[in-house]
Amino acid sequence: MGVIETAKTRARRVEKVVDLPLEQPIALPVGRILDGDCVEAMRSIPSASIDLVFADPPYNLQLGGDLNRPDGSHVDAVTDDWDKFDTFKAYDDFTQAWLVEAKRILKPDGALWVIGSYHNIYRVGAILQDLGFWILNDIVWRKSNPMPNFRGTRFTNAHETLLWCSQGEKAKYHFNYRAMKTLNDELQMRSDWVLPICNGAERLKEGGHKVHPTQKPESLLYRVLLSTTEKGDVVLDPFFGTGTTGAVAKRLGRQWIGCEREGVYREAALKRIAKELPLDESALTTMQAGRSAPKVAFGALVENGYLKPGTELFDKKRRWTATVRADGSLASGKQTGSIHGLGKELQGAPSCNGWTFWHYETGSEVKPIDAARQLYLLAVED
Amino acid sequence: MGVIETAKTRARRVEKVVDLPLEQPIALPVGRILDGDCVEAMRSIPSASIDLVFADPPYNLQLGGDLNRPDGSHVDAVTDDWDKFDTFKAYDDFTQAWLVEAKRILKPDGALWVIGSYHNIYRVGAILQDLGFWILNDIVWRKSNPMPNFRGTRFTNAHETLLWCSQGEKAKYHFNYRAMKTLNDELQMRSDWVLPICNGAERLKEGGHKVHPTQKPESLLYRVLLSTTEKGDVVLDPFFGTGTTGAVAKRLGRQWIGCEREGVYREAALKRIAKELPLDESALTTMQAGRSAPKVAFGALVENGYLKPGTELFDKKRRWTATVRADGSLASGKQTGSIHGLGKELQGAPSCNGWTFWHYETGSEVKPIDAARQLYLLAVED
DNA sequence: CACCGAAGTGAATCCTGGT
DNA sequence: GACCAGGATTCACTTCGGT
Repeated sequence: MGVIETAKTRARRVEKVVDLPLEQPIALPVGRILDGDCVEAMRSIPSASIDLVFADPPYNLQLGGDLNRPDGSHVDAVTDDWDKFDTFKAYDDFTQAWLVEAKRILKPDGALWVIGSYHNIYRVGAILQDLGFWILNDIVWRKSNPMPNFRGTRFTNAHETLLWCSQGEKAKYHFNYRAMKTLNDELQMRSDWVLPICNGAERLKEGGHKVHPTQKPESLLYRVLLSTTEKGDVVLDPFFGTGTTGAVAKRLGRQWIGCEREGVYREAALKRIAKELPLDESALTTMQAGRSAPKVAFGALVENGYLKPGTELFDKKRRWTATVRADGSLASGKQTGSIHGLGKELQGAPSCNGWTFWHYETGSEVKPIDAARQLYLLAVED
Repeated sequence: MGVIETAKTRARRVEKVVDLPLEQPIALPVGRILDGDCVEAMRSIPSASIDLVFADPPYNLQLGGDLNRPDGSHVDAVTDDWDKFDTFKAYDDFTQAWLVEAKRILKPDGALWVIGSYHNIYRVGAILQDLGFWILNDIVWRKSNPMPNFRGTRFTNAHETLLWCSQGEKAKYHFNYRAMKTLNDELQMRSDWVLPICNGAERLKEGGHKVHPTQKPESLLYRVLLSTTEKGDVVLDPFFGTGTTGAVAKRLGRQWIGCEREGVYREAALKRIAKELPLDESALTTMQAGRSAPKVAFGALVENGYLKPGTELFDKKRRWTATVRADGSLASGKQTGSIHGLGKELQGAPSCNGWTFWHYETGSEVKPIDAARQLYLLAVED
């Protein structure tokens, strides 16, 4: 799983596609945002060179007139030209074009993620099946705080759909089952993910206005990348926008490539990603299959940024310390485990409540990690 | 577009249907299960005669399920080239065939529901859009007790998807907004429904084995029928199975028609539905009356003494005042208008809900005039 | 600084009937 | 079909200003 391709082997394969001198390996434009149309941009990428494509294409919302809230205020809708298509046929052609390129550049064991709403996801899903992609799961992002239906005419549109696909029915793919289970309170991660929409400090703004109308939450990308890529993998996002994929990829030690036509988005993305710090080695190590694992939804705190991977935890008297890892497990020297299990091990105690045992520093204060859980529960509890 | 909810429009719609038999008798096979292929069966149904189609089509093609092409020829996994293209092609043809008939038999303001999983729902969704159906919502049935993924190779497949569609972009449709809001603890019903799968006493069994492999829970149909049909409406289910649609329809005072080719299922369904008792008139009426708020003219409150002509109204911050006039209009200085219109004018807002904007004093309390409407509604219902 | 209330906002296919 | 007027409609969260 997750074998990283060497530049040498990549070059050998690429050479047949792109007519280049034998000795000159093609360098993937890793850590760069390619300008222009994503189909054109992807054509410059060698075949079978990408581990994961994550795509957030235009949804083709087909909105009508203005919409006001009951209090009379105006809803700031997606009116950008990039979301306008004349017909379903036009949208289908566009979709097929980028999916064909995505399929070509993916490694045989690579995977595709696409996110969409009911406006477009059925068309995308049918087309990618036609192209031979094999749907592994459809994932529902259940928004904890969606916009209501102001006119009372339909059900609140409270979710979006993600499709996770392999290259074909028999194709291999990567799935970090253990990390997902750890992240989900020792229960199998389900196909419905409850996550808040992107707002607050995470939302990129310029002069008080959102830079991109549809910025995705980092927690969503966090789960996507953690579940289906390995450290060092190359992730390409054909609709990079303000670079959520790049930011989370960098944080998680994945390599990234973006495609984006709009200069404003490109600039915002580069600035954003530059600020991002990769997690260190120990934080990135996730639970491997078969090991003991946390028994609580501590992972949700990590995923949602309440406690960052790499954070140092310690008991009240600072006799022991441990590091938070990306999947919500803890590491202390060579010992690893859940917040409860590791606390128990270190103390040689029959049991340990990790929530009250482990502390962290926030500002000048020292708090039990239970404080972070309380914050999280306040925000997410439904 | 077009949500229809008032008793007035409802009556008008029924009138037209009731008129039909006078000129051109139609005998809808209400309360019956039509034998044979559903496309053939639907051909016997008059055009524009059905209020709702609920469909739970098969999607087990790749597991060897049998299927006939629209022309009647049998798709054989052995003799046909059973590659993916053929599989999808055959399924698409089948899907298109039944959707075409469903569209024909639906009234102009009728609606379609389809349920499926990621194996088939993307194909179904794209095809129904191509046929002109307009997706109003996609609904996620989030299973509270799904089957785990035993091999740990993917996310637990914990949901199914329903599509709710009108006849077209401009078509009218029915949505019992109030009923759904009431059902959801006075919050808008969302597009994700958490419901348990069908098991226990509800699950039909014969000799210890389940009669149908994919029997849907009655709670699911309950919500579908309550949200998008009215009492007396005709609901057709082309893949009737063991008759969950019929059972719930009968209970809710809706008429039903089924199509089912398997004799075993037909028998089980008839037996099941026979046992079902319709809710009595008062239970049904009470349920609807409490949940669908009839439109109240502000004038009716004045007329009935709930607000006397001459009463001073004002907004919450008392920036504006207005006087109630005998005909239910308001006057503020030289400006006059309806409760909504005057509120809108004074604020210079694009719209205004007069019911919550205007307040009045009663005793020592200040209340929105909506409070008076509620009192009026309580009195009128009894 | 804490607390409280008001204001703002998010991928939204968001009204109906009569002239 | 365009236009107009009457009428009905919101949830969870963040930020900001006042006390």
